[in-house]
Order: sequence, then C-alpha cells, then structure tokens
Amino acid sequence: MENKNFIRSIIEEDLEKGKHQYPVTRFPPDPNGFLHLGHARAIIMNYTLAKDYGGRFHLRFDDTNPVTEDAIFMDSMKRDIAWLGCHWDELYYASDYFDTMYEKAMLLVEKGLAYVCELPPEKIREYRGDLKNPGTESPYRDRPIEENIRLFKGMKNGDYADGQMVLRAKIDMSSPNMNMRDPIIYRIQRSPHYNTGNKWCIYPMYDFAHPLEDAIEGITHSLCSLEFEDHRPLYDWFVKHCEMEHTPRQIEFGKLKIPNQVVGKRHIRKLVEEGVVDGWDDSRLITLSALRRRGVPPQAIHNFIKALGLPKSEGETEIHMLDEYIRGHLKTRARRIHAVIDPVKVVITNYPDDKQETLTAPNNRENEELGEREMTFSNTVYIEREDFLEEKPNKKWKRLSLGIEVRLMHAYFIKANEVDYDEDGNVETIYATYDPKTKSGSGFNERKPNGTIHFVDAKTAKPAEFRLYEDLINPEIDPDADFEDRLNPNSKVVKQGFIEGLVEVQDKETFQFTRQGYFTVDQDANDKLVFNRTVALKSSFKPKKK
RNA sequence: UGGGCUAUAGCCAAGUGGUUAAGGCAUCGGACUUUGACUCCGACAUCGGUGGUUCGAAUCCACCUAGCCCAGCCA
Repeated sequence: MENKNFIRSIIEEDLEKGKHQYPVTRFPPDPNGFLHLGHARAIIMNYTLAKDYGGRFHLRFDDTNPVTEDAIFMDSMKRDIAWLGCHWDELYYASDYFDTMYEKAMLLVEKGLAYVCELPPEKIREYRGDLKNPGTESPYRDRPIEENIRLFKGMKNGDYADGQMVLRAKIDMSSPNMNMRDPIIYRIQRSPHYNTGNKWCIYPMYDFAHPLEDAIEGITHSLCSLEFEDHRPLYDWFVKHCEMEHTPRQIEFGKLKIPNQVVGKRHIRKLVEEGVVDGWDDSRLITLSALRRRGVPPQAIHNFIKALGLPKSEGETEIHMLDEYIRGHLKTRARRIHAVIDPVKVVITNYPDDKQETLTAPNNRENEELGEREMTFSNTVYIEREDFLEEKPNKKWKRLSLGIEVRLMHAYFIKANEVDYDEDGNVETIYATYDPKTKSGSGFNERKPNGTIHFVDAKTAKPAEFRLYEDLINPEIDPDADFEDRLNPNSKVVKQGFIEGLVEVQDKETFQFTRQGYFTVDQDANDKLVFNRTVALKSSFKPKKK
C-alpha cells in the first residue's frame, strides 16, 4: 500500500479548502539524456498524485537550452514514460512559450524590475560575491527603463554578440540566498532550436522559464527535487512580478538515489565506448530502456516507487529492493517451465531407447488460469550440472548423487548409478535408472525422493542462450573509489543450454525457469532463443564457497 | 551565527503530545513443499545528542552534533 506522504496532505488540504478543483502536475524533463530509475519516482509520483485526485498530468519538455538538448531524447523519453503507463493528458514544449516569456521579461523591464547588464561573465561572477560575502551591484543596474527596453529588444533582434550582455532581474545583491542576487533571465545564444529554428537568439534561463511554464499551464503543484528549495523564493518572485494568472506552488522532495549504479551520462557513454556494456539499454544499467529490455514489469517499478513513499529526506535505496517487487509481480503471471542453463547429460538405462512419452504439467501452480503444457520424456535428459555431485556431501543435499534418488519434476524418480568423466575431469554422462511406479501425478508415496530437480528431454530440447546478470559495480569495493575500479568482472555471464522443446515462446515473454529465476526473451532472439535473466529466485541454499 | 534543508532498526519509511514506536526490504529461527521458490508462523528499534516544558514527548522549546544543497550566461 502506498505510504501517505506530505505532498498528498498538501493536495488534500488544497482541495478541501477549494483552492483547486483538481490538481495539475507535470514531469518536465530536460531532453538531454536518457531516463533512468531515479526519474521514475518523479514521473510516477506526478502521475499518480494527479490521477488519484482526479487531476491532470502534463509531460513538458523543458527545452530552453538548444546547446545541450536534442530531439532524439524526446522520443526515448516518451517511449519510456508511456511504458511506465504514465499517460500524459497534454504534451507541451517550453519552447512554445518563448513569445510569452519574452513579453513577461519585457514586462519586468518596463516595471523597472529587470535590466540589461553588460558585465562579462567573470565580472558577473565576481560581483555576485560568495557564500559569506554579499555581492556588489552591477554598474548597469540603474540604467533607465527606456534604455533597458531598447537594449533588450536589440538582444532579441540579434544586434549583439553572444555573451555580450544579459537580462537580469533586479532583486537584491546582498541577499543571503545567492539565487536572489540579480539572477540572469535571458542570455544571448545563437544556436538553432529544433523547434523554433533560428527565430530566437536569446533563450530564457531555468529560474525564469520554469515558473512561467508552470503558471501558463495552470500547474497547481510543481514538484521538484531538494536542491531547488533555495530557488523557491525566486520562483514565487517571478510568478508574482510577471503577473501570472495562476500561481503554482513549488514543492520539493528527495531524489531517489540508488547506490552502486552507473547513471551519469558521461559515465555510461564511456562504458559503452569501452565495450564494458553493450549500450544504453544493457541489462546491467538502470535506464528505463535497460529495465524494459531486461524484462522488468513496469508495474513492479510502480509498486517499488510507491513502497518508498515520497520523503523529504535524502537516503539511498538499494537496488535489490526492486527485485522483490519484480518477483512479486511475476509470481502468478509468468509461465513456469524448465530450462537447463548449464547442461549435463543423464542416460536412463532402463528406459527403452526408442520410447518417448508425453507428460503434462501445470504452467503455474499458483495460477491455474495459465493452464497446462505438455513435455516429452525419453531415455536421455539434461539436468543442471550443479544438481549432481558424485558423493552426497551432507544430509542437507537435496539433489542427485550416486546411489541417491531424486524426482525429476513432473516426471519420474531417477537414481544415479554411474558417471563418466571427460579428460578434464568434468562430468560427461550420468547413468541412471528410473522407477515407472513414481510417475508424477500417480499418487506414489511409498518413499520420498532426496529432493526434486528440473530437467529437459534431450531429444526434443530447444537450444537457448542465457544471459546471467549481476551487479555491474561490485558493492564490496570502497564506494569512494573510481567507479571503473569497482566493476564486477562477472556482471554478465553467457551460457548455452536448453529449454523444453514443446514450449512456444512469445516475443518478449517472461518465464520463470523453475528453481532458477525469471527470464525474458531478448530482442536479439531470432534464429536462436536468447533470454535475459530478469531477476533470480531467492535462495536460502548456501553452498560452501570455494 | 552566510542562507536553505535533513536526521526513527543493516536499507527504505509511517508517526504531527497519551495503550506494547505501522509497514516493506534484508537477516535469523521454524512449519509446509513435486521449485533449497512460494506460503505460513516467530525473532529483530525507545526515535542523532544533551537539557528543558508536561501527569505524559519520536512528536513542543533550547542548545549541540552529523550530513546534504547554493557562488553556470546548465537544469
């Protein structure tokens, strides 16, 4: 169940007092990168907060800086947000408001609340003062309104060079809040914008643009992260002095931080360039596209985010917490079939070589709606290499050993009698005998097997590739070390094995491979089946480490 | 004394003066089991510190400590 959070309280209060008919929220990404799990909190919270109270949710690209932004990111962002099921009621672009923003900036100029400053960047920084000392007023601060109007028009018309001057709000150079020390509103930047082309050579700064965007759209609750708390007075100042009809309220909450993950743009790019990961959607990454490819159900992400709540504190949430929500969602939805990832052959010596029978098994014991399937059985099967040890090591061993009888799930009991090794000393073939009386479903209960293991009939098995993922970053290594020194060399292990031969695999289907985990068909699967491990099953089995 | 914010178990997180401080993850026991899974039972904190107000405080006050953010013509 979702935790109550302070923002819900604010919204409920506003609704009760009749301040709003319904809430309007927005997710305002800067289209300059790929969305990752951290963004999911903002997306899902904005979406559910609006929907839970009968409100509206906007997607707005905050495209106020063409130098760093690119339209290609917008498509992936839209795809990711849609995948999460957070359907926006409206899609907006901040750049569509450039005319209004310019007019509002001019309003400020006319009211004597903004001025054109010709101080070069270094001087502006110098005049801003520092954390301990107040700033110094710009010599251009008190130029006449008429002159400011002329200059600002000139800026817009391209009369001046990039960086030659900026428009600044006239607030308070001695404010203890650095953001209030005459912040820059517009800069000259000759860069074509994917949306407005070359219409503009001046672009608004975030602090000015954002509150106006929110106000224009009638956003009621403008959620953002903690680092913008200091900007709230400025936000309110612009809404007020620009005489906006609507007054949105900025509310800050803590970002979702996940330790031991690589999310930084340049870091991921470097990993891709160095071939450490295969791309932005590599399953070891937590970009939304990577999670999607790995087979993580979007609903699991919703449940995970809701469970975390919306705190005002800043903590770090371990990624394994998401795993539990993935399993929880898939538990009754995925078909549970057999796959042998690291196969070893078992020959059943008392089963006729030319015989093959068909067995039936439920697809999911916890959800009968998933029906049943058929599986073949013959005298040659594959079992998991780790499910056999020549000698039973201890009483807790619940798998196959010489002289020991186990159940092949959904088939028969088999007892191992002999084993052949190859020249390297690896098990090559296990010879076993089966007991026809022990067929699954027969009700046989004269004796208990030493455990149950899964298998695949070698005569019909479909070859498949399994990609087993672990943490990209080794959590054991000092978190302060450079992330490249913390890479886990075993983060991706590729195995060639088999799945049941009679199972028809759907595109992107997620299965539970019995006793192993949840796996999803990868996009690489075409002539050959390829599965990504979405998440492993939990296990209380603790083999002794070598 | 720059300003802003945070502090509840290994991790996340409810709680806004009044019974034994929710819940989830993790962990450890135990039951069940044709998945060492699932499920089920059980264990697991006195609330950053100190002092104060009060019959009574995680909740109010004071002081202290620790951590995060702010000096882009980024967002």
